[in-house]
Amino acid sequence: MATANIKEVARHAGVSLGTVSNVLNRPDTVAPATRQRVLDAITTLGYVRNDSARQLRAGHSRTVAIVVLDVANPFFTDVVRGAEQVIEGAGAMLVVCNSGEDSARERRHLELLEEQRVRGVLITPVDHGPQPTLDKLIERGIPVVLVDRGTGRANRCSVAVDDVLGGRLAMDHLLDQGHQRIAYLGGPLTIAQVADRHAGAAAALQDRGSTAELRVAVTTSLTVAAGRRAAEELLALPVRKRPTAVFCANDLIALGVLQELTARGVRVPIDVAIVGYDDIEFAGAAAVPLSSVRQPRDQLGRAAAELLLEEAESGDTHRHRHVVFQPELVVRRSSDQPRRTRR
Amino acid sequence: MATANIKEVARHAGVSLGTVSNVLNRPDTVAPATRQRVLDAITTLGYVRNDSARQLRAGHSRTVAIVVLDVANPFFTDVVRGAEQVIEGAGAMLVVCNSGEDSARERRHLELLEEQRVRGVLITPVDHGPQPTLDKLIERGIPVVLVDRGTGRANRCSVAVDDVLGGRLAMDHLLDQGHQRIAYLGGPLTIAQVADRHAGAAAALQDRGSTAELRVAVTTSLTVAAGRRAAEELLALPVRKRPTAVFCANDLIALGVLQELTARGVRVPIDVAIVGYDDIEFAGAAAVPLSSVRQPRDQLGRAAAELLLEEAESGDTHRHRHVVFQPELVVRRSSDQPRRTRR
DNA sequence: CGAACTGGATGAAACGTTTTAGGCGCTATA
DNA sequence: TATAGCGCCTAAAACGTTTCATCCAGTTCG
Repeated sequence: MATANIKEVARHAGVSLGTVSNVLNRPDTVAPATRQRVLDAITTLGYVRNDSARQLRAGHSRTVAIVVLDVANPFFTDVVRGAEQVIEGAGAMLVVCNSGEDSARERRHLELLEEQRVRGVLITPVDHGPQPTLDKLIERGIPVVLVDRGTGRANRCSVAVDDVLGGRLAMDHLLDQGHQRIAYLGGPLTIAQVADRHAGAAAALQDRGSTAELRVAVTTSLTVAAGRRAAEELLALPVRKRPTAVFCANDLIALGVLQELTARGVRVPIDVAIVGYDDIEFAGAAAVPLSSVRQPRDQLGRAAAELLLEEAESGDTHRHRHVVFQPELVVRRSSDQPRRTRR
Repeated sequence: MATANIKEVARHAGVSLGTVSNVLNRPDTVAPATRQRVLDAITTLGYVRNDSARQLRAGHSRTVAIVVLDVANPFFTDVVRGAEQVIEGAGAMLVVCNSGEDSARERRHLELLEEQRVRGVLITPVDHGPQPTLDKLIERGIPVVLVDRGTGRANRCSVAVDDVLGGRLAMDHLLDQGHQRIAYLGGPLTIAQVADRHAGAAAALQDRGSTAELRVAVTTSLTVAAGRRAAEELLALPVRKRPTAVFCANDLIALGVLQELTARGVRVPIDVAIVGYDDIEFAGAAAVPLSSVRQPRDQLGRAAAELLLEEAESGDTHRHRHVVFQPELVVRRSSDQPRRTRR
């Protein structure tokens, strides 16, 4: 019961404590006969390694953490699964932490992870301002890889999808369809992805010298409920001023908008076209199949995990890298309805 | 850089090592002046507690793990969020592990968690047979709470939703609508929820003495893709034999079925009615809003976490409890189309 | 005035590993 | 016959905490 330790195993097998450790860590350096005796002792005593002691000695743990904005968001769950493959393949363990888009919770998590001396951290930070807690991790030598964020930082690796390009793709498409009043829905704007996608949309407008209008409606979060509320606000506008197309910062918002519009008798895409972002699994299954900007989600997770492991192993010789993936627009029915342009 | 430890803090503050520990753990037992000196030393040195050492001494960690069947399944993400609230409220940390419905991965995770001497484990086991790895955890004194599974076991707590009742609700509804050929879609049947929901459906049939036929189509997993494949198989049947209603073991399968049927020109609910299970957020937003059996997901997570903490604290005096929640049928358009019964 | 407390601090032991320097008995080499 | 090398094993140090028994200097009390 009182959890057998390595010493008891040693006594039971009639060897020294160091030998048991060798059986565990370098089996080939110990003679087959003794090795077997030790292994038998291990099973009869039900010995299980104590990872705390191991870590204490090693100076760091074998777990890698990923801190996501929202565990319930299909975008992140796919990123997690991608990262998981790589991390578990390397014999380590991935733990998932949820910041819930709350920087206080994010900070608490990072502090805990620092206390645990984790092997590394994959994170999509809540804010894109300075990151004192994150910098502290890096100073302490814990590798950090930014996921889907912060291609600019010099002291850490990052993987990202070009969100500005994604915004452009969506906007170009809507302009091609002849829309003149377009709304961008998303928030909070402190989330970098939200800001970048908007920037791309605005850039597309500018590049074309288009006369179309791009209105921004800021939501409090990136959820279905937030999308529904945003749609309500749009519907409060007089029809003449109401946008004929909305570009949403993610698919959850887009689904919320779709739900609310449909419920209020507004036809999609005839009255209002919708383009989402992320192309989550449910996008194609929605009431009106949703156009969306697709990101290579699991590749994102995999690439992040690979960069992290590389940095964790190579140590000082490591050069930080920034991997950028290209998004791709998937047009479905929700935006497939050209307008006659009146100018 | 080389991570300051408690001893350096002590030296820097001109006190003994034990005093620093007291400042950290029992601040009120040390005189205000010294306390302040120590705190100053801590901040100037950038000292961060080493959790491995702490754990080693304490004998167990302050993290609780939850092992789910699928991180990407909205059912589990909601359970996780419920558990998170309680665990973090208690100052501990919740880590999420993904078994991916693979018992080998589940075992690997449990072994790792045992090595880490976690404070407790919330788990939805892949199989409902004997659980040697889980039993080993319990013998070692690590509390285990079964989530949504195994109300029968005497040596552990559990929380669950009455899946048999859920199956009954769905089936009764479909029978009320006059369906005579009904299919149950789900799998693998080794997953207890899948089996129980089926049992409930079968029981409803029997209790009514109905002549309706209940056919089972086993899927390989509980995902959208699996649902799509299952729908293909249904469509391969001649129309006269084809079920007029399908009851799916979860909403992901139901969404897959809906997608595939719609794509193949089969009308829902006119040609085929669908009832799902879980009532995930996307159920109401689907192409045809999905009827579904709703479970109190975050309550499930919260209750599980509370039972766990209770057991972890009260130790031997703890009596295992089994909390059962009642599910509830939400009827939407996907099954809202009565048949004229031909008998 | 001695005894009994008290608040505050100390020193050392213990937690369970991993690792490193070295020891011992052999065999192969010069 | 030294010597070097090798295979196998051991002993001890170190990792950074927490805790417990103790101690010390005041203070209060009889």
